[in-house]
Amino acid sequence: MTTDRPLRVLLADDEHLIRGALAALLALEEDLVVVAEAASGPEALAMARAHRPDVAVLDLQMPGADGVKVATALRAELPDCRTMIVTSHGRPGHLKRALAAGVRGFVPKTVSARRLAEIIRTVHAGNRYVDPELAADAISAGDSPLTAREAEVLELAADGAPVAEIAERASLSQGTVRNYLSSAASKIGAENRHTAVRLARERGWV
Amino acid sequence: MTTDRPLRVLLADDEHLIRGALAALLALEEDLVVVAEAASGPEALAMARAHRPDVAVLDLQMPGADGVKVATALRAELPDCRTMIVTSHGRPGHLKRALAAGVRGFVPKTVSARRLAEIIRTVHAGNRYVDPELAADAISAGDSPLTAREAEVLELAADGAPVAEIAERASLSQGTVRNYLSSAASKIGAENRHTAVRLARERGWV
DNA sequence: GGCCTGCCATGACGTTTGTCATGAGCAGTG
DNA sequence: CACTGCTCATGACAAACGTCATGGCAGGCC
Repeated sequence: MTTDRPLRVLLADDEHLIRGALAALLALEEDLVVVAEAASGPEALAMARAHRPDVAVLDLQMPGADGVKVATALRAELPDCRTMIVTSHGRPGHLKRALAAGVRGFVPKTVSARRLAEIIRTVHAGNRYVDPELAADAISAGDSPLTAREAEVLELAADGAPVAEIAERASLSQGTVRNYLSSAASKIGAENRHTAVRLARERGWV
Repeated sequence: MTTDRPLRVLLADDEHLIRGALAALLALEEDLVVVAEAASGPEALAMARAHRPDVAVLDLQMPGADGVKVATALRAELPDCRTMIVTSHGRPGHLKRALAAGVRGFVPKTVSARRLAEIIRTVHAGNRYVDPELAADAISAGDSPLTAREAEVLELAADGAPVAEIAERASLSQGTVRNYLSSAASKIGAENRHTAVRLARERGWV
């Protein structure tokens, strides 16, 4: 384990308080150096392009583009840059999306800074790290039983829109939309589509 | 401004990463000292009883009891302890609840640590501080136009329950429930009760 | 090639809604 | 006291919704 070259980190979090504090704490680690900070998704991308960090630590919820979107873009633009997600609310679905996007680390904000530094090193070494508790949640939540279209229609129904509007936005007939919503709700075990939306959200299926 | 006696601060946040980082940053301020940390509502209360801080900095969302509940309890038990809320997602309703509970500071986590330290001093001096943007949101959201029963029924409708169930839980007839939901939705300006629930939540009316 | 599954649609049916009119009891206010 | 607003209820009607049966059409698999 040579420490000849410091590990360059990009920090992206819209909460200034946390980002600053985090940067200060990570600076205490000998082998880590925070080369850039960002407060939004697009800014994170721009910073990554400019500074080419070894590891990008991304908050899940950021204005502009969320952590997973940023990770996807980074994977395409800077394949050498490892990405990891830090989040407050670890929903199973987020974890899945993140792993699919090539994210190599997924940790809740309940870990300590020291532990985070360790995980950053782990990720940089090419390994993966997923918080055990979040992983357990994801496994217990299981895979989505919904087909692609069911999930799509359910998502459009998320804000309480009437069937007519969903049909228009999905370019489907109203009858088809009703059928999809019906089958989605029965698969999920919900009485109606609204509770179906809620449950699907909780389980990370939308 | 004499610095004879340091300002004793209690820090409560369930996210270890943030709490630790925050403690480190606040420790840099000459006149502040973090005398206790807590990761949950009940723990925050216990710590406050034990250490009697001058100012309690509380996260809004914590397991056990949220920041506002803790502030309410502190107000009763330790009237000399000023309380302030720090939050990621500043909903207008939270602000109102907080102020009603006697909280003297309400800031989003997007502020810098230095700014937070200033606000802690402001609050300790007996003044109030509310983030201007959150205040503007709260004002623009206005007061709830809903009557007590309308709000109650709307809340019961929050999880997508059918009218029959709401009627039973509220001990009302189904027709009455429909009427209340209808009037609530029209007051809010929503197409149906589900969007009404969503909007009311956003504005802090439920 | 058959078979299955997912995708899309239509039509029909009964149920659940949203909406409106209407009314009665009951508080608080000018 | 009259007035207003909230509460609760009923009945009725149209619209929206959930469910089912049915069918065509694509793609993957034995």
